[in-house]
Amino acid sequence: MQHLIAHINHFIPVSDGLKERLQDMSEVQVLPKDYFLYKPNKVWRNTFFINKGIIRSFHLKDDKEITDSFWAENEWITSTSSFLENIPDLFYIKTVEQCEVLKFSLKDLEKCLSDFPEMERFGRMLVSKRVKEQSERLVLFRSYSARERYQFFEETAKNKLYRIPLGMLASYLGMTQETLSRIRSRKNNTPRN
Amino acid sequence: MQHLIAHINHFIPVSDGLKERLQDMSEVQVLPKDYFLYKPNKVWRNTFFINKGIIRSFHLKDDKEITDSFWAENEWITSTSSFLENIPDLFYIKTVEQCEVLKFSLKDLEKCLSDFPEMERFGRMLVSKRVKEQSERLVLFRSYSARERYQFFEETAKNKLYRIPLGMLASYLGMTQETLSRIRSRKNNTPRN
DNA sequence: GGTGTTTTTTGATTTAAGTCAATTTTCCAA
DNA sequence: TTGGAAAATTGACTTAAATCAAAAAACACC
Repeated sequence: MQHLIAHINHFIPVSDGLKERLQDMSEVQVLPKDYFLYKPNKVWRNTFFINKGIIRSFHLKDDKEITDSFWAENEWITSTSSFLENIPDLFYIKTVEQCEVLKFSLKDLEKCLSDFPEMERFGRMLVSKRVKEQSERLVLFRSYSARERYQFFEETAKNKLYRIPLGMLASYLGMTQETLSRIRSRKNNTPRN
Repeated sequence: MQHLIAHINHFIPVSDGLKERLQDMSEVQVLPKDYFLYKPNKVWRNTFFINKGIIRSFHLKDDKEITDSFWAENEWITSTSSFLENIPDLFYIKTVEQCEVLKFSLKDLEKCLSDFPEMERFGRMLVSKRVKEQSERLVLFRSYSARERYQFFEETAKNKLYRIPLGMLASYLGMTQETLSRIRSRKNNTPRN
């Protein structure tokens, strides 16, 4: 719980009343490895804060799973589009390892938003953070090589780097797992400089 | 003006009061070709609705302009991140051709949001639309070829297709202009099927 | 603790797209 | 209307990353 408070506090001040409400609203759950939190075209009823573990979302292309994002400790799983519009999404959300999460029902969360207007601000900031990450990622894919994309991930997601199976990371970075493997063991790298 | 009303009406019902307010708030401007609406690190004071013309945003990489997005008739220029967070952005916004726009100051717009709460909903829907487009684009870059990306643009942005100089479109689609040129004149295409 | 399965690594080859360079076409402005 | 610059096309060549295939390593579970 203190993780969540610290997380929100990073964006907005958290009053005691809000703290209490968050406590009342949330439910701690332990999820096994490879557990689905969401499947396509379902109504999105809950949202999660991760205390421990890694979770990813992915979509299918030619029957292969293409990872869209990863979340780890102290991150909030926002289903961007359905959060904003309440339209079902097309992807899956699944645990990568065993996880401990805080579960919130969207219904409770909405009530919380109206009772504690400062939370509106928090919500907007979360979405905004996500939009920024997406733009960044878009630039990365348009103008950078496979190696550069990996290096960016290496620098910005140290906590996830070695906990994610190769294939999942490769699809997230937009390359095959063979390429990612070679990048890691710099074999195909004319040593620079 | 009726274009704007129709546009908003597509998302939420527009009352007469709101209609009037939008009229009062906005200012029609004609902008010449190659006119800057925004430069990096400025404070974003205005936002625009396009009556006529095409506008694009871009960033620089190795001194080359990489297009991030295009907007045309009946589209609203949302600076996603600074709209949400009021932090300066890193890109440029510039007209591609001569344009006629409706200009709104953010200050007025905010006041409008508080006087007409239904506009909040409209704002969220705009952001949400943008988030969706971005995710779509991200999938496109990760899992599709240059030709497929072009074809997607061809299908979804007919109104822009032949009004945008080759180089700008190429950078938007994440390829060189030579490649785009070859795709258009299917020279390198082993005719399929 | 071995045995089978999944994941990762490595190698050889192909291919899509980039680069560099030369024309050709288009667009203006004098 | 014409000459000069910018934009687009085309060609030859290179390269990054994909594909296909096999071997090695890591992991899971009787």
